[in-house]
Amino acid sequence: MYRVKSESDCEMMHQDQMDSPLADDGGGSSGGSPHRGGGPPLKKGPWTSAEDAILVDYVKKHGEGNWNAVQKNTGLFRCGKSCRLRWANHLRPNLKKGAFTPEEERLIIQLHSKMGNKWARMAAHLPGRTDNEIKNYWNTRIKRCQRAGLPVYPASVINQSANEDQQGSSDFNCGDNLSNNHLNGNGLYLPDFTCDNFIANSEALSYAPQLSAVSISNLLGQSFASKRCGFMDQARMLKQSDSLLPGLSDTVNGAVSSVDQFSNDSEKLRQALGFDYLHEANSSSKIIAPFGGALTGSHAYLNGTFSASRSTNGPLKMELPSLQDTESDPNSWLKYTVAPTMHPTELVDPYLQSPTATPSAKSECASPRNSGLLEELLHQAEALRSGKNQQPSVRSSSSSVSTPCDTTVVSPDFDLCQEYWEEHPGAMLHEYVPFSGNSLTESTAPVSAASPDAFQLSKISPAESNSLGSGEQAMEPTYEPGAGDASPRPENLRPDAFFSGNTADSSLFNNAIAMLLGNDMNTECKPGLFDPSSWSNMPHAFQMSEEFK
DNA sequence: AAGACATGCAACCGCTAACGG
DNA sequence: CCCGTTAGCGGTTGCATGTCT
Repeated sequence: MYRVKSESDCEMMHQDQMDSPLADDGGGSSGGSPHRGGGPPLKKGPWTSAEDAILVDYVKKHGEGNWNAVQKNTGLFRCGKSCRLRWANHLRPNLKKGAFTPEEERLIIQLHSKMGNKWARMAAHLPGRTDNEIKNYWNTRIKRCQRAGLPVYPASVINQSANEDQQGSSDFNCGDNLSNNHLNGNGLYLPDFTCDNFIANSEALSYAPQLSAVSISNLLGQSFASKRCGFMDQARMLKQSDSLLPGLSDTVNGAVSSVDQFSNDSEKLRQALGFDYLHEANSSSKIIAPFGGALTGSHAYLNGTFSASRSTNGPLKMELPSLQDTESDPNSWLKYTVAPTMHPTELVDPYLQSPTATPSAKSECASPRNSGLLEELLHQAEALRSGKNQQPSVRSSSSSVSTPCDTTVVSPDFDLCQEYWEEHPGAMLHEYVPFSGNSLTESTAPVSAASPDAFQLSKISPAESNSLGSGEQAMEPTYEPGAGDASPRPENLRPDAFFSGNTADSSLFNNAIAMLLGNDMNTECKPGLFDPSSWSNMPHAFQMSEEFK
């Protein structure tokens, strides 16, 4: 680190600075490639007290701004960018130093639940704190939560957010920017469900668990979920491409036609899955997400700030997806994927805050130690570890009943997944993690849609659907499944739904998809969301679907 | 005590919006 | 409208330090 690069951002140094003793002091490396234009390289690395003094003195005299002038007017061999950062993060007055107070921590958590990774905006709410501090804090928190197997958002924050949002129904309006931010910033991939095809979505999605929990959606779904890249459109395209790739269209045809069966077949799915939580006594209030959670270790990746460049134990190319695309409408997805009693924030990530309760979770809820502050994470983790073995697994806890406390932190999903993890230590993380990928950042709305959260949604009766708030009702889908069109609205179908059972030759299909869609999606959709190479590296996408049969 | 490993933090990097000529 | 500059933001990196074995 602290390498010297050409530093295109920084201006060239003036010749009269060449002899400055500041140019080469301190611990940071200053040698290396010559700076653009032949001048001496600007210094990088840690600031020295001498440099700090110069910068402080300059700002006192000239005020903030015009940072490039700092270098020109002082002997400082730092680019303006570096000066600004140093001033903002360390030298400016009224900066708070030291650890965050519990109050600050709570505020950060709360702000992040609303803003996502908008560090600067969050910093504006924390006087004396810098965006960098907050960012580092959050990253640390993510890591700790990951290690501890705890959600990033404590129940208290979730509940508070829920209360706030209930008061402000505008958060649920389609196209609401705040809500976009809210979720996008979390790295949540929010599929592009439109308001008018909710029922179609739910019908289609209700089959999702039957399919690979990760499967194709991890690879394609991000793109397919987009309005601009409706999967069915792609499928049609594939069908039309028969001349190009004989055999492929058969696969697609079979897959597409199979979708039509989905709307009549949820019971079969339920039986196949062995999850009977769908028809719990008070199903409207119970969302159990046996696969909606994440595995141990996956969570950190779900929270938006993990490096996308670092390997995440899998071939998936992690990119910031369309979640930052304001054209996508997470709110509509939110609204219709949320069970009536759920708050959208609870869906940010079933692992972040599972709506599902477990005995331990309930006790956790009642515990004073549920603030989610960093110092408490260790305690929670310990509690979780110690209590894990006593908890009924999700497989046997399908009758768990949701309570107000169920906006809890500990999800049975975790247990289930962890059990699986322990049983299949060699399994690739992203293969079985619905919310795999950088969470939400990189991830997988379609996968989330595949989760029984969405599944559950499909089981919401009309009456239950009507129980949605008036704001939601205003967004009542106009699409009527019974109006002669039993097929789910094509553009919202999960791609893996099509491929679950008709992909005997996955390699052919992989290649075809990559060939046919890669370019197209690169041009029409967000670039980088689809990595054909990932596809071919994901044989388990097909294998998993077999497991659910 | 020493090496390995994990963690936190400061700084850098790339990108982009805003602005002015 | 285009282009260059500047400021700012969010993501990433790697050193310094702490902890573990």
